[in-house]
Amino acid sequence: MNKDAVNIYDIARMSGVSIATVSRVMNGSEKVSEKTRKKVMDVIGKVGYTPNVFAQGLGLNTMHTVGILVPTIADQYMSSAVAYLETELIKHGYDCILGNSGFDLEGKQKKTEMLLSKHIDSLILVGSTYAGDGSDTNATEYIRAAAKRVPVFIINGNVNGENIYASVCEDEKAVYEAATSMLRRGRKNIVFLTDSHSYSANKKKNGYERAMKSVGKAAKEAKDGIIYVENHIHRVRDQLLAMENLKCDGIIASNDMIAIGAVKYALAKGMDIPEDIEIIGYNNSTLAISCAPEVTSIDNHTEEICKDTVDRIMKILDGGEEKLSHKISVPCTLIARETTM
Amino acid sequence: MNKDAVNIYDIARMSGVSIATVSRVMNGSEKVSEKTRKKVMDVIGKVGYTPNVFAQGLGLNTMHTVGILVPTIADQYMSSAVAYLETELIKHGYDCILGNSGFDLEGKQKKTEMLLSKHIDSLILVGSTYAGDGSDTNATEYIRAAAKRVPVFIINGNVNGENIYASVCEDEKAVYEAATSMLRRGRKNIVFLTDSHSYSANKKKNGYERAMKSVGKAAKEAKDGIIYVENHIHRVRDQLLAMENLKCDGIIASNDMIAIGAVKYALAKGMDIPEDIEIIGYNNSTLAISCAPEVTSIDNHTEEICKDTVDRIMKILDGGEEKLSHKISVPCTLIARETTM
DNA sequence: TTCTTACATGTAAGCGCATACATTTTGATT
DNA sequence: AATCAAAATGTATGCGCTTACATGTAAGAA
Repeated sequence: MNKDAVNIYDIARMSGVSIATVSRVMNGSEKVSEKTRKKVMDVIGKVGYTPNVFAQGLGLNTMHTVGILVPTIADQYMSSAVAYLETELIKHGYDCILGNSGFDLEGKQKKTEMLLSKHIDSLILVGSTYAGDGSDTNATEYIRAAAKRVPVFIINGNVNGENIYASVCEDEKAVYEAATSMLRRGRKNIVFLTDSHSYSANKKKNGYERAMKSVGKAAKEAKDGIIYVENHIHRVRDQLLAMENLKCDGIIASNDMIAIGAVKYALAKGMDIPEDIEIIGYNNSTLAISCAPEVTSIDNHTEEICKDTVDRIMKILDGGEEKLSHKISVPCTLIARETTM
Repeated sequence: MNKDAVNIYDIARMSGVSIATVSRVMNGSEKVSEKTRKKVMDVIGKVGYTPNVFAQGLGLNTMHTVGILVPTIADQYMSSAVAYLETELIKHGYDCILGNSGFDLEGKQKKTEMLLSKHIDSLILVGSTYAGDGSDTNATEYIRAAAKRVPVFIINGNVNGENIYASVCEDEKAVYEAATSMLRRGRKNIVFLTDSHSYSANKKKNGYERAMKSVGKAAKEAKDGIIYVENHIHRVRDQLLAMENLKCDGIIASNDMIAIGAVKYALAKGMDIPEDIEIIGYNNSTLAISCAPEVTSIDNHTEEICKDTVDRIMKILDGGEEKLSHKISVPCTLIARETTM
């Protein structure tokens, strides 16, 4: 099927040199006279030679490729993260190969294996679902196994281990502060909505609980303020509507989708936003401004985290034996809009 | 870096057979006795052998991989399409490698080259920006060049050529019908909002113009109803607000993002939706239901198109010499919500 | 001029696999 | 037991490239 017949031997013959020389000019080796380099480049320019990556890979065992694993690319947060990562990796001459793992462990393991089998130079896991609940269960064993082969980077996740590096958002703090500011504005009944038990979701929950306790709520009461929902606008709305004794004047959601479900709930209840109820989302995605009223949201600086992650990958891949810290934190920023006072 | 030292020779030695036999059991060849197959499989199970894809690829010149090119993965439509494609390709044993081309020609060419250099078995271009305006300009020359190497499939685009296959939505018809239904409901001034000159955008414009002409509007008047905007909620809103003599009671947008911009405009103007103004979006994405009021949108059956595309790819890749039609059309469906009566 | 060096280029080995072809084994048939 | 076809297995080659090492060459030193 593939007909790029022209190989290094063709170029060598056509330019009257050996394949070693061709290889040298292709790889920018400095041990080539300017004259022959030009000669070879001319031929290449004429016939359009591209090295066969398989052959290169076979020898070098690398393809200048990094694998990116996401639970699902059909998600605002994931797809924008992938876009940032890709942009950045390209700058450094690396291509990326994408894996959609789904949320179940088997899918994650399988896709990790798939990516590794492509001889990626590094693996990036996007999203905290890859970090389990932060404890070292066997649910993250496959990550540690992968790290035996290539450096593994986790965006907003936290898995300990040799050769594993994490970039995390300061979610706990962000939610704590968001909740605290609501409390300061006199809100009495704040609930926290989430669809997940992931590492990141847990941090957010902790932030919420800490804020609640800080104003004297009992531990149980704080915990009861956490409501688990599905990650779907209408189902969030319906679930809240179905809760007859739900009485709240403040909602913090673990993502914007859920926050919008909350907005729909408030609207259906005939409440005024933000007078009767304040709502804060998370991720500061396009969804947040697509809603009316536009949703106040916590920005977790995805672009910055992605750039930073790629920088760190390059530090390792470029052979730098310089020790990298295994975990860096990036603060979040609250973007105030119409759903808060 | 990569330490998967165990290769086919190791397995052969450990199981007391030749590498040819190991290769045969790996590839499920039937010319292996049950006894030796089991013997080899046992060893493999024990030491965990995975064939080196480079070596495989070098010989076979294929890696069971298809390339997917999108202008940007950070877009609802693109990312969901990629998700569908990936899911479907996996089922057939193909992995996918993603390229983010950006919207400029150079990026498209470069990324196409990158994907081809990875020895993909087929190339999928997602989105009509790859089809230019439908005319055969040199802006699509690189696609025809790629098609000389592998079969190229375009999702919602239209480029003619050997080895190029397209799946298109019936956008013209969908917009025509949407506009016509608005007209039937007595709307007098309908405008069409778009951010693009792509093949798909042009079809939509044509549908709009045809509908306008069908109720006696002059060609010029129909054309003047087309307003070019940026693909950004707030900028759409602001641009419309800035048009002092804009007087319309119906808006059709070429995607949901723009439609929501229109909603924001109407809201800012204090209009009642849908009484004073009807708005229809396109793609039926999550954005459409995240807005309040929820936006009526045209669903272009992305999932169906993607599945269908993969089916056709497989027909070709599985060596079927069966002739495929170079273009198939899929109808769209209007999903009525709160922005239409 | 002759020897030395540094630099430029060429030669050949191997990376791990699939597979055409060669060889051996099996088992059925006589 | 002898024969032969079919089935199972092995041998050896090539896929296109990088690179250590070998060889060649030109410039400078003696």
